[in-house]
Order: sequence, then C-alpha cells, then structure tokens
Amino acid sequence: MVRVRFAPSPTGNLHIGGARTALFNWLYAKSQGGKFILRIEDTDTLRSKKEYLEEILFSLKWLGLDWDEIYYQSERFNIYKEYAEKLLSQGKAYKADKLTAETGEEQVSAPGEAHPKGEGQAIILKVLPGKVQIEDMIRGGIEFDTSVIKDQVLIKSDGSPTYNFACVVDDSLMNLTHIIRGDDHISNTPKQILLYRALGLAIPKFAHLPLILAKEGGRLSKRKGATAISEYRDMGYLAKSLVNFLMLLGWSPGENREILDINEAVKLFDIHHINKTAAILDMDKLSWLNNQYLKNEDPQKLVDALVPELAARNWIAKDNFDRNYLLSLVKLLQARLTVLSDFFERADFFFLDDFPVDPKAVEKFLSRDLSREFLLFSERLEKLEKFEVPEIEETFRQLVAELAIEAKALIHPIRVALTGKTVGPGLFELICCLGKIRTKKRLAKWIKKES
RNA sequence: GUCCCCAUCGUCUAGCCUGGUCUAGGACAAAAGCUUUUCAAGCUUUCGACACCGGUUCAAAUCCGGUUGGGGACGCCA
Repeated sequence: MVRVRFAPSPTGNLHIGGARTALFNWLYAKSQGGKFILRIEDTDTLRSKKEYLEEILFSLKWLGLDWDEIYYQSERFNIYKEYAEKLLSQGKAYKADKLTAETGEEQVSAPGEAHPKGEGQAIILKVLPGKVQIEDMIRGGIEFDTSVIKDQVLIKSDGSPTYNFACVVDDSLMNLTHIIRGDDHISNTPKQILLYRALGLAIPKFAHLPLILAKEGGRLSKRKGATAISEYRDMGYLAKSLVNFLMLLGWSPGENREILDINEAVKLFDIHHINKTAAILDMDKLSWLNNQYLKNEDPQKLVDALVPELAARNWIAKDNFDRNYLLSLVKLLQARLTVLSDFFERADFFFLDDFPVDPKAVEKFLSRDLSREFLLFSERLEKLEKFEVPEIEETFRQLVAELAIEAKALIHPIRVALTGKTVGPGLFELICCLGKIRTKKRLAKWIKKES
C-alpha cells in the first residue's frame, strides 16, 4: 500500500511551493489508493508557532487536501534518541561537544569540565567513504560521493533531533513508501540514505519535484510576490483555481486540457509524467483560471462568500439583507471578476448612495447638459409597470429614436450618472437591478431645475 | 568555492523514455477583428520556441559529450 506524506514545519505559513508538494503527494496517494499522511516537523521549539500550525492545517483543508493520519515530531523525541543511542552502541556514531565540533579541534575540554547549562553532547554519525546512488522517479539516477558529506549530527546538544535524522526515523516508522518533496531536498537525500543504511532500514522511493521560481528568477519570497496560500485566499482566489493552477506547474493532464478539478486530476495523475524543469509562477494564468471558475460558480455560493465582507463594510446588515438582490448582482458581475474581491469596487454603487465617482468619466460624458434627455427617460421609467430588462430597453430605444440620437450618446452618460464609472454591466441589466427609485434619484442629480 | 539538478514560444506546457507521423501542438499573456452599449465573457485570426557546439544515425526537439545559461544544496534550521 502506497503511503506518502507532507511534512511541513510550523515556522511559517503554508506557501505555494509547500502546497504544490502537498497536492502532488495527495494526488499520488489518491491515484494509487494509498494514504496521505501529515507530519508536523516541529522540532525547532523556538521557531515553531501554534498559529502557523493552525494556519497550515486550515489552508490544507481549504485546498481540499485531507489527510489520513497526523503526527507531531515534538512528541517523538524519545524515539529519535533511542535510535541514536543504538547507532552509538554499534559504534556507528560518536558523541561530541558543541565547541569541539565547531572549532574542529580534537579534544580541548579539560577532564571534568562542565558543559554549558542544559547542554549535553551531540550524537554524530560517522560518514564513511563511498558512493550513494539515488533512483529518482522523476529524474532517474543521481550519484553522490560521500566525501562531500560531513559527519551528520543526529541529536543536537540540547537533545532535539536534527531534521534529516528525525525525517529518516519517521519516514521509516510511518511506513512511508514514497518520498515526494521539492528539488531543494536532493542534497539531503544522500545524507538520509546513509542514515537508512546505518540503521538497517528499508529505503523508500524518492521523487524530487521541480521548484517553483519567482518571476524575477530565484526562489519565491515575500519580496517577490505573494507566497502564502492565505494571501491568495485573502485576495479572493478560489481554492479550486489555486489547486488547478498548482497541479499544472510541473505536470500536465495531457490532451491539451487546462481546466480540471482535483478529482479528475486523481484519475489522470501519473508521477512519471512530472517534468524536471523549474516553473515560474504566472499570475496572469492564475487570474484567468480564477475568472473561468468564478463565472461558472454557483452564484449562491458566491453570495455566501461575499456576505461577511459586505457586512463588515456596512453595506448590508449582517442578519437582515435581501439575498435575492445580492444574487442578482452576483449574476451580473461574476463573469467580470478576476478575483472575488473585485466585486466590492465594481458593485459599490449598488450599495451606497454616496458612491465614488470617477471625475474623468464625468468630464467625458456629463460635461454637456443632458437635463432634457435624463428627464424624459426618468419620466418614462416612472410609467413602467413592469420594471424588467426588456421593458427598460424598449423604453430607452424608443426614446433615442424619438430624439434622433445614437443610443450610445445617452447610454454612457447614464451609466456614469448611475454608477460613477465608465465600465460595468450592460446598462439595462444595471438599471433593472438598481431599481426604479434609485435610478430616478441618481438621474435627478444631473437634471438642472428650470426656475 | 565544492557538489547536485535543469534547459521546447515572454510564461505554463505537449512531444523526448520507445529517433522518422514535428514546415513542433495547446493554454496564459500580447496584437487584430467579430459581437456591441462600455468593460468582462465568447468567437476568429496573428505574433512567437526545440540555448549553443560537436558526435552517433539514412534520419535528432528526441540518443551521447561538451559549452553556456538558470536553479538548488553545502547549519547542533527545517
């Protein structure tokens, strides 16, 4: 049975690279009918934070990457110690003072000299000369000479295990069959294989994923754009577009497919078809994907997602709002949104009477006096018994025909008067949603009173 | 510096393993057009790549070597 894991360290939020690693592990597990295990690498007690842990778990769930088992390394220190002691007793490892190791000097501490408070001796693996071969599922054979590998610290002087050691002990104890992780771990792999050998443990299969690079080149970092999954969530990207986007980084479902959900991906996923080349994050494509999903998303769900923020802005009352109204707005705008949060600036006039007005738009379309036209249109709208799109449009078309002017000569000014913007949904849909009263009120502002 | 990895349009990629079907396919972006009431969406079209040099072969994007370029790792961090 295939068992894979994602092993984040709670010293930061879940970032793009980690999420993609988790996704590929998850896809591999599901496609093989195996298990996806989560292991929290919280051995660095100083840097590990509970908020990070919570954020990571939340983000994984949000992306739909559920796990079958979860472990915490901080609860397993005694196990690592035990394995290290075993190597010690077999003469494969030795003890050393921190100072000794750092200075590289043989033995300077005088007999009986006390170690720093709370500090014991580290346990270190002897690295013997030789070769290490890796058979990587993605890259093929990789060979290292152990001369480039220093003796490996297993247990630090404070008693905590090092990353590589805890990793090997756990990967083995948790019966992991495949280790799928980022390229940046390639140089850890020979070190870990040495540990498997020393401990006499079975070596799992390895697959090293290509890294995700920043647009400017080099590693993704805070300075080079958003890295945390939470940032994308906050920006209004949907989990499914992020998942879709991430799976396309280094892997292709074939047949020129671009849009597919995680369940389809499970069916098509083949780890051998992951490519070796590092990929650069293309925000434009993410945005395109998000728009694709947004316009096909169930409007009811989008309303649900919008309500908290709308309430926070005081645009609606939290417990008492017109859901159907919101629904009609969502339907009107969803195909025009890159991220869900675009809704707020595009729909502000639907909620506020004192909405922001683009001065350039006014300059361009409302500098001429349109009192007569606005008044006529307003009066005719008033008379409409059925205030629906076809009737509104009919009314409007009739008016411009009578006035012998082009439709757009009036459409644009009216849009600006009603929304404060030059861009937006079709005018008649917009008027319909806005309602008779508000439409008239906003037109009236631009009608000069004859005295 | 040492070691390791990688190399197809600006970007993500298909093809590469199993040479010929590749005058290299798709998507994003860009440009143009259609539609039209602006924007978005949609549809159509255009632009655009096998890093370089050598070798193997009747034949190389595909196999081999080198060069260059990019990336990663060298912690008692993970």
